[in-house]
Amino acid sequence: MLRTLVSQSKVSSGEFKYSLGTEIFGQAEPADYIYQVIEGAVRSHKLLSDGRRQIGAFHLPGDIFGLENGDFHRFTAEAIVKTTTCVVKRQSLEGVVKTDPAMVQSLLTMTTDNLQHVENHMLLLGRKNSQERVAAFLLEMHGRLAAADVMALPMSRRDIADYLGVALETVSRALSEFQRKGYLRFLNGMQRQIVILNAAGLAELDR
Amino acid sequence: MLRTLVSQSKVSSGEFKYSLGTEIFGQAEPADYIYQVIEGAVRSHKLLSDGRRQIGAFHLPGDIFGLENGDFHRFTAEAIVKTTTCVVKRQSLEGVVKTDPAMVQSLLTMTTDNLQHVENHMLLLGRKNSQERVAAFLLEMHGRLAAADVMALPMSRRDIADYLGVALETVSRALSEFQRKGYLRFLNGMQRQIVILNAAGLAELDR
DNA sequence: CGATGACTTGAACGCCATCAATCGCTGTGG
DNA sequence: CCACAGCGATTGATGGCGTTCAAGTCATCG
Repeated sequence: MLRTLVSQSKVSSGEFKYSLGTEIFGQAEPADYIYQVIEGAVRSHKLLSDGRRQIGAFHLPGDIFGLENGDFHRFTAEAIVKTTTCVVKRQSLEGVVKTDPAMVQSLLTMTTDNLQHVENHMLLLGRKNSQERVAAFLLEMHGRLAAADVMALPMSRRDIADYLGVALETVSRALSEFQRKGYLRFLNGMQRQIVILNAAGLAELDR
Repeated sequence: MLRTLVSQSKVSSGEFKYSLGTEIFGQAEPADYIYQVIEGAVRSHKLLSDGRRQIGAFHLPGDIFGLENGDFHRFTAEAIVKTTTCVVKRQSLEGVVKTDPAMVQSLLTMTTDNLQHVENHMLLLGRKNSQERVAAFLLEMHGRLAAADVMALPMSRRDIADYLGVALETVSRALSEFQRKGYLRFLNGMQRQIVILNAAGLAELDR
């Protein structure tokens, strides 16, 4: 979609590369650019003063992030792995927006998609138990990055934990339990290469 | 803001009244109308199959709700008390939206405000303990409906609990604790009439 | 090899949920 | 006017789920 924006509007754009763990932008920083993941993965998070962290979303290839309506970023974004992004100057969008209603429509759609995801995540964080959370996570990722039924998770157990609002040990225990139940298996001991064997079983846990 | 929309665009609109506990619209129903609270209060929630409930937002006078980009509502909305709403047919907006970029901008702003609230709530649900949650709730409501320093909460302890992702007893205990600490007091035994005595104390608990 | 970091697994604790009793206010009917 | 049912809220007791602390495993890399 950003590509569409870019091509439609001839806004100034470029590519940027980030290595593992690098900050792309920080919370409350001026939102001068918006981003699209070309390759790699990004996490967006908020922090409490004592370091507790809540990851709001993972951004995978194709996803747009850093799109704010206000002037400042509301999350900190970091590359989880070696990541390439497409970057668009925000200002260059603003002129276009004033004259092109279809463009604003696109922004609105993107924002609404965002909203929908976050609303569902709120239900998970407020009301689901740990197994349901991990099952929901697996199904989400399964839908988003399964290449030939093998998921190559870019994020650590800690990242998953901070996304799901639980301790990292809890994530680990749930995954082991799912393996015992035959819902999934790890690809020859690679702890981030997961094959889903029984999506229905996970879905039953989740709903 | 809806008023602005209405007056700007001469879209068809009307008023509706709902009594305590009535459903205004249900999740997954066609989103034919959008609403603004004139008087009263509304809660929006999602349900899990076994009845666990997560309230996503409380809508107070002036607030707009039920604004969807897709064709279906993503929450169920119910009147918490006797409530009057201003209603606008969604279709009548759509024509306007195509021609008037400022109008789409307004919708985008509203959606973004929504998003911001939900993002902050995600941090609360994922990472805050029970006292922090209740403190945050009190401060939010204090900012939104304090008339002369007295809050008249329209919602029950159960509603608050389902908003904060805790048990209703936990809400009750936290409020009692805050009272003991001198952070608040109840107006002559009215359990929903709260006076905040030490907002700074609550804020310290929250951050 | 030894060191480091990610992950798993075990044990114990603690926060909060659950269950249950009680209080207090409201409204209804005798 | 009082008795009583009904509902929301508070408070207490108990238990469980998930956190925390700690040890151990495994892969990677110097």
